[in-house]
Amino acid sequence: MTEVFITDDHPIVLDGLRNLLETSEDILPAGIFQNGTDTLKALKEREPDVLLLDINLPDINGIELSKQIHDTYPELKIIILSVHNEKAVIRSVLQNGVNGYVLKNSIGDDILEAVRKVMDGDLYMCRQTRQIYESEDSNGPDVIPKITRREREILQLVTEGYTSAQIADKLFISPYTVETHRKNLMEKFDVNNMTAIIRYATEFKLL
Amino acid sequence: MTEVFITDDHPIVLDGLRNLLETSEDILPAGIFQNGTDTLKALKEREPDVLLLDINLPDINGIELSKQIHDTYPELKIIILSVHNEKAVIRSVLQNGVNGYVLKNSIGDDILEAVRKVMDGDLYMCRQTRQIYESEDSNGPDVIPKITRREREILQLVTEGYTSAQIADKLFISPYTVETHRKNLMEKFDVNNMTAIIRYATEFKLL
DNA sequence: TAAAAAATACCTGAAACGAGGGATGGGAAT
DNA sequence: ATTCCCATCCCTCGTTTCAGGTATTTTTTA
Repeated sequence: MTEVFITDDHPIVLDGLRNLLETSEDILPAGIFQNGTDTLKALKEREPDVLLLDINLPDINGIELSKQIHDTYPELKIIILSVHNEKAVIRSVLQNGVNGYVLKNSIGDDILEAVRKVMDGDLYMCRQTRQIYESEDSNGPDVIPKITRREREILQLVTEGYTSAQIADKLFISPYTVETHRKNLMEKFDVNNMTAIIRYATEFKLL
Repeated sequence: MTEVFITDDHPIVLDGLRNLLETSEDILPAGIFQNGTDTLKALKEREPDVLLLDINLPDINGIELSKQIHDTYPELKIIILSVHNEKAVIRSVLQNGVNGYVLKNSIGDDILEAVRKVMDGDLYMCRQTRQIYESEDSNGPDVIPKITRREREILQLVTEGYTSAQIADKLFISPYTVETHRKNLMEKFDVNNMTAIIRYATEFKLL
């Protein structure tokens, strides 16, 4: 019997998933959580075989969380269940050691299959995820760039429409420093103006 | 018996909702759809009492769709069930004649109550929605600005990082014209640079 | 505690953007 | 038939951003 933890912030989704898993003979919903903190707490008590994890959680970003959990519990199979169909998101979580990625518009069977496949030691992606993952073309970063605390702060303020001078005032630093952070951000995102970054930052919920 | 149509692009959510409605004596899930087109088609055949509608649909934007449906079937009660917790989104759909707004992180009881309340002729909002709706402070537009086809096109290209000159080249128009569109966009969103717009446009999925 | 990463600051010149105008023609709706 | 909206184009000037560096001081992390 495969024991599964489920973490998603929408009660209706949790209901749907619990029902789904209960219909199968070999899979048991062993824990249901609505945020990252509760999930981490429960893992300290008891380690299931599989964790079905959403990315948009109220407290911790699911991408970070997947890395953290994988590092602490390397035996635990993690399957991401998310609406995020951006290549950078998919590649980022897979780099974090995740074992499966299923888009939320998938049917229930895909989720059951994902659980079984990762228990066999395979990497599972639903069809659409695989397509996106393999697509070479595309614009935008291949993975989500890692940005520092200060960079996130500057990005936040740029997104709110503040100029470098205004940001410098707010943070009590030199405008030159703000400019440097901007330049570093543009380099990390591989673009040549801030407008192009904001789209990704909002899309990836980096702010 | 209250007949309910449900439209949401996630099968798992649909399952959860169907189960939820079936637990109640007085509410009947009468139709389940994964996109706007199917919903419109079904409405031509048969009109339920209530439509539970998601905003993020693959084919038609739920905000537009709610307006269209309300105009055609004014008797039909529409309840929006969405992750969008932005004031501008809530106010926009309510202006479209929607009868209820429930956030997706609500519990099942909230949804059942929403159905019953709107059948009584009341406007229903879950607690969190009401809070956001009533919040006077806040930054950002109160409703989602209506932008023209051309403006959307320019906004799209700005978001992708193109300069005005590059956009002018692409669209075979004068850079002056591009500048004019930018200015009109900034006026509509009530901001003074494009960066501030992109955040909303991405958040509201205007692109 | 040594090395790496992050945050800070400075300089210059070119390119792009924003604020503030005015103006015209075409098409849709009333 | 006329008004309104949309898309188009033009001009100027000041501000802001971007690209190209270099360099020092804190923090973190290994």
